[in-house]
Amino acid sequence: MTDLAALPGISVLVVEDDPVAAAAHTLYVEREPGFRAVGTVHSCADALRFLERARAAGTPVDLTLLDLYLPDGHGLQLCRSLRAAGHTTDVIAVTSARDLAMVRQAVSAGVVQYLLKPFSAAALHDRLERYARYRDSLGRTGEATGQDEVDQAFALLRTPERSSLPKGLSAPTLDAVASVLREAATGLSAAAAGAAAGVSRITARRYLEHLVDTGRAVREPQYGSVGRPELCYRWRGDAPPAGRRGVGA
Amino acid sequence: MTDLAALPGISVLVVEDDPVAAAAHTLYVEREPGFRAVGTVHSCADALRFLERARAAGTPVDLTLLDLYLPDGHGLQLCRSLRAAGHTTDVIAVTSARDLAMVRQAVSAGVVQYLLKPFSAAALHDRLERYARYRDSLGRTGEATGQDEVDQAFALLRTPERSSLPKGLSAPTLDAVASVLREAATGLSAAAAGAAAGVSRITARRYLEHLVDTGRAVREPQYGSVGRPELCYRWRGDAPPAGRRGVGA
DNA sequence: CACGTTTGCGTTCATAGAGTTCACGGTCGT
DNA sequence: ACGACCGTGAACTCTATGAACGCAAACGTG
Repeated sequence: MTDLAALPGISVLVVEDDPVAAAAHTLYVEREPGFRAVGTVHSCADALRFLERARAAGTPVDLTLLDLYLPDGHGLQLCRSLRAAGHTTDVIAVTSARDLAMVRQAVSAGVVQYLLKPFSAAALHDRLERYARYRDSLGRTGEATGQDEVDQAFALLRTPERSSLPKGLSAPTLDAVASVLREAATGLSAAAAGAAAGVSRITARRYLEHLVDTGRAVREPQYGSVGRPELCYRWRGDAPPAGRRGVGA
Repeated sequence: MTDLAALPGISVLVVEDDPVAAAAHTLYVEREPGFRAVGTVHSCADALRFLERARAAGTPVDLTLLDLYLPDGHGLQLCRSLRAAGHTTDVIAVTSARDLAMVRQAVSAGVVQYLLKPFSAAALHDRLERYARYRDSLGRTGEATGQDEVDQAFALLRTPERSSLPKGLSAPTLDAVASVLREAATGLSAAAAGAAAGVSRITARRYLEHLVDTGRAVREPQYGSVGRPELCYRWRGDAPPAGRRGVGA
C-alpha cells in the first residue's frame, strides 16, 4: 500500500507566520534528501490542527520547524500544548529572538534545536542532516547496548554546525560586525561599523559585503553631500536571499 | 540580571520510586558543588505537587532527575503534564529502559539527558557539571551575539564524555595552563600563556582550545594592529561578549 | 554644459600571528 | 631489553588584518 506513512523520508511541518519565509523554509526542506515537507501553516491553531489530523491519519509528523512569534500565540506555548496532547513531533525552533532566557525556555519546552533568523540554507541543511542521522541511529535497532549509544544520539542532535565561511573571514569577527549592524537601526557606513566593532574600515567592509552577499544586509548609497556618496549598510531582519534585485531608487 | 543565576545553587528534585536509589541519587546531587537537592518524591502525583508548591513559593525547581517507571504513571507522561502546566524545569531521565523508541519519545518530550541505570556516580557527576555550565552560559548575558553562542549552550547540554581527557592532553599540563589563565585577569594570548606556564606556544594553544571547548574559557580576537589578529584567551567569569576595544586606529 | 574639487570606495600588498604537520624524547607495558 | 604509545615542541604554511594608493562618483563653479 502506498499511504503516506510508508513513504520514505522524514515528514516535516513548517510553521511560519511570514509567507515569504514559510515558502523559503519549505523549499529548503524539500531540497534536503530524505525529508518531505508535508505541510506549511501560519498559526498555532492551524499547526495543532494539522498535527492532529496527521496523527489521526496514521502519519504523524516527525519534525516541526517552528517559528516562535505567531499571530495567535507564542510558539513555545504551542510546543507545550502539543506535548500535553501527546504528540511526539520533534521541534526545531526558528526565531529571531536572541534573548537567552528564551533559549532556556525553549530547552525546557523540549526543542531539539534553536536556529536564529536569518539563517543560511547551509545552516538549516546542517541541522536537518544531523537530525536525520539522529533518527537513523535510533531507528535501526530496538535496544540500546549501553549509555554510549544513547549519548551518541543526543550528541548528534546538539553538536554545533560546521559553519564554513569563505576564506579570509572568521566567525567571531562576523558576529561582531553583524551584531553592531543589528544594533544600528538607521544603518551604518563601513567606516562607522568598523569603528563600532573595533576593526578597521577595510575589515568591516569585507564582512559587511559578506552579509550583503548572503542576504543578511542591504547596501544603499547616501547622497546629499559633496564627494562620492557614502554607502549605508542596513541589517535585514528576515527575507531570504531569493532573487530580489533591480530596484534602483 | 536574572535572579535565577544569583541563587546559591541549582535546585534539584529527585523523582524515584525505589527508596534506596532515591537516597543514592539525592546523595550524589548533594555532593555536587553548586547543586541543592531540594526534594525527593516517589510518585508522579507527588512530583507534580512538589513542583507546583515550589513554583508558588517563588523558588521553582531548576532540574528534575526523573525515573520513568513510577507506581502511579509513566515518567514521560508526567513530563508532558508539567510542560502543559507551564513548568520550566529541565529534566534528566533516569531509567533502565534501553528501548530506543523510548529514548526518542523522551527527546520529543523534552528531556535534556537520558541516563541509563545503573549508572556510576561519575556519570551523573558529568551530566550535572555540564548542566551547570549550560546554565552559566545562558545566565550571564541577556542577548546572544550569534548562533555560535546558542550552539555552544546546546552542545554543553548534550555532548557526552568529558570525564576522560582527549588524546594528547595530560592532566598536570592542563592544570598548569588553567591556573596561569585564571591568574591573568586581563586575558592571555597562546604565546603568553605558554611562556607563563613554561610550555611551548603550541602546547599552550592545545590546552587553551580544550578549555574553550569545554566552556571553561573564552577567546576573542584582538584587533587594531596590522597582521592577523591575536587571539586572547580569558578565564570564564568576566569578559563581556561584545567586542569592545579602545585602542584601535 | 564642461571641468575641477572633494570625498570615500575598492583594491593591492605587506605582515604577524594562527593553525598544521611531523619528528623527537620519555614512559609504560610486554 | 625491546617495542609501542603518548605528550611535546620546532618548522612550515596559511589566513585574517590594516596601511597605502588609485579611482570613481557626485557636487560646485565657470
